[in-house]
Amino acid sequence: MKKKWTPPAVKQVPDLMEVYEAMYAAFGPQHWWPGETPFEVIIGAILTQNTAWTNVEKAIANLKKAGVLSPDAMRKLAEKELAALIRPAGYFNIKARRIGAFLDYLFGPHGGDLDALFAVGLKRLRHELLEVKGIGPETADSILLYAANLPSFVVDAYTKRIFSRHGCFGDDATYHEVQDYFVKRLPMGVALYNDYHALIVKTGKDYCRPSRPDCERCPLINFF
DNA sequence: TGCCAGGCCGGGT
DNA sequence: ACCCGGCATGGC
Repeated sequence: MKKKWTPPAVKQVPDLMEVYEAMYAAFGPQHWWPGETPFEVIIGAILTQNTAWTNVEKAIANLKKAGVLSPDAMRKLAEKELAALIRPAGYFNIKARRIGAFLDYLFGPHGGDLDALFAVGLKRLRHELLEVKGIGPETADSILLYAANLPSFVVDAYTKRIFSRHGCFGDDATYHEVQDYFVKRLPMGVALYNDYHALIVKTGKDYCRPSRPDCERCPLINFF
């Protein structure tokens, strides 16, 4: 029986804007997403599924070097060629298929035009993205927020881990339940959602890994 | 060295 | 409706 780490008791319900201020004070603005174009953001969102960003960077560099980091160029690639280029990101066969599925969607209803895609609007675009095989809720929300600049709050493993460890919701909370927790307690806004998620990831990477959490130095420790 | 990383899908109970 | 294995590379 492995010894389990138990979270500290909840002291109070946190004011999520104060939580934001604390993370911001500790780390400053994060300037996400680390990608130069909306298409690069979308590809990065698929490539980073359950994968370290450093590995995604290598794959993105390969795509840039090959001159295929655009919808038209990437669509001309065979799936095998694409898989070879994105190999460093891991799961390369499945991710090549997922990128292909997104491109089929982009060039189907929307003629390959990202601006036309984004003009569809938040609610309908989110629904359509979730229909694409390989795009789940986090990837969809990342595309909406960081590529389309639409106010869709992104939930990831760090978001669940940090806030469930502090008893804000159960560790079995669904994606939608966690998202709702934040949306209900924060003013809606692209800039705030953008930096909030990025700061959660930064906080999680530094202080809330699954093993060896470092709660003593975490800037959020006093809020719960 | 084993564990982990900015998930998601499909098949089995 | 859950539960779980599979997917895969690179860094610490």
